[in-house]
Amino acid sequence: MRISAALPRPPESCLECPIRAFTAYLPLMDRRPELFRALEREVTTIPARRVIVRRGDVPTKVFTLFAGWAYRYTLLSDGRRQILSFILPGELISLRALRATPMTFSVQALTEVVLCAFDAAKMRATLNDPAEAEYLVDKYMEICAEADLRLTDLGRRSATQRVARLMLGLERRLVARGLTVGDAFEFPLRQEHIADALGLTAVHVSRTLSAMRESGAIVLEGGRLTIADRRGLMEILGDGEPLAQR
Amino acid sequence: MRISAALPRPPESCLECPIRAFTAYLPLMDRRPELFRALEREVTTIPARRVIVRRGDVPTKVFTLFAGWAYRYTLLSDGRRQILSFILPGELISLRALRATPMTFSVQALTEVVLCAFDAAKMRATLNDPAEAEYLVDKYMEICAEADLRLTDLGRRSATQRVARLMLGLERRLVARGLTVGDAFEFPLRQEHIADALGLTAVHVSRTLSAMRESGAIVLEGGRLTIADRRGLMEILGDGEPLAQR
DNA sequence: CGACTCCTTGAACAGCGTCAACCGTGGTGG
DNA sequence: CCACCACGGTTGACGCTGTTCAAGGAGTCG
Repeated sequence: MRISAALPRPPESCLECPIRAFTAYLPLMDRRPELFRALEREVTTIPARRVIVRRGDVPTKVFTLFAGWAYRYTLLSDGRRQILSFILPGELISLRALRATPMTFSVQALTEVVLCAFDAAKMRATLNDPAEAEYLVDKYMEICAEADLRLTDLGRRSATQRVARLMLGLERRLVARGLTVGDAFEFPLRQEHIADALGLTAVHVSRTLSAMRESGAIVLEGGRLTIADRRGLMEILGDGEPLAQR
Repeated sequence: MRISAALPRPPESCLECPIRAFTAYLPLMDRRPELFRALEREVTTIPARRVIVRRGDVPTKVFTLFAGWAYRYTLLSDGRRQILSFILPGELISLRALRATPMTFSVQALTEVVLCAFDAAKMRATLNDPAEAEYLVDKYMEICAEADLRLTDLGRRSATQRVARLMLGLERRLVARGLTVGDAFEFPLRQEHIADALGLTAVHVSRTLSAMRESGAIVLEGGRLTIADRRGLMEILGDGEPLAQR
């Protein structure tokens, strides 16, 4: 049985937003809060599975994910899917939306989701600030570094290692957001999502998860994941490599 | 027999550099050329196989590759390697060097290589310009988009598709630089490099290349690659997906 | 109740990896 | 000049990891 908790709503003002620290706007909010008092914002709730932005679109809105999970993906012509990354609260649905160029990927809601939508043109104007630009470069450096880690996962690691690293990477990001309870957290991914993110099939993910449960490394039930044997999981990784965070 | 042509040298002034358009400095060079007249630059030649920057280093130099090929990579604790991308003339050895933070990957010379080295601190100061920052964000968007493509390759495509896409992607970048002759170009990758970039083994790359030669799709000999049957290669890809460029 | 989603399990199979032997080329040193 | 070696590539035999296809079960929703 899966309990879908009611999603929280953002406060009136962005300046008091609990997830400020994870957004792309942080430095500007600190230095020029007046920009954010004036900024028009539209809060929308979107059901699970809905496509939020589509590849090829030229975005007119900049979305920041306030609550829930989403993911970036591309489709191949034969219908197969590659999930590029999971998006957690505080993150922009796409930094790319800050440019008026076509999206190179699509984004879909994984759970029900609360979005803050800003007008793209106005946001571009607002963020037109030297310190902010530098911050964006930093953000992108992080994103690229994460992409490198994921590339290494897909290129050089076994199914079990990939799954373990995905879980620990997500846990770390959730910890930073205060979204874990002890060693447990909400884990809304279907096995198909895990498979499409890690370059596997859902069937094989099922087998892999069974083995990980069997070994006592994890408990995964009711949409909730518990890291039961952290040391054991770390050993699976077999490598001091940093974890993907995105 | 492999003929190693003598590498070209950059002109006295960056402003006349034939590869300007591929660098990260383009907008600033156009708007404030005086900055580049004053900029100290050190031109160095580095032999094949030498490591140029090492993961964990905090870079004190910013390198732009003037001639030759290099690649970004990481090593796993068991010694296996993942090549993250190939670097072609005009590209920064690492945009990351623009921040005084530790490198998250290493870079090695694939061929003999000519580098232009700038003092990192000075370059950071020079590039401290709003339009330039915006350009850097654009550059990073491209890099991330390429990473997404490669991720999709490793996650969802067969060995043959990966190899074909790597070749066509490299060809496209070389065409832009005027480094192709008809359908042919210098191709200094060993099979091991291809394997480490694509998440395969060298043995399997050997078999894959044999099959591609057999089918008449490519001619690969003496460090030179010819796209013999472009249509055939495109069909192998089986997909209208854009090509990785980096 | 039926329809749907998600997961599990089995059996057969394929793609790619591993191990190992061998070959051609070019470079080096005696 | 030749012996030797290092390097990159090729090929075969074999097997593991992960895929494919298919059937069935458990939970949920209308």
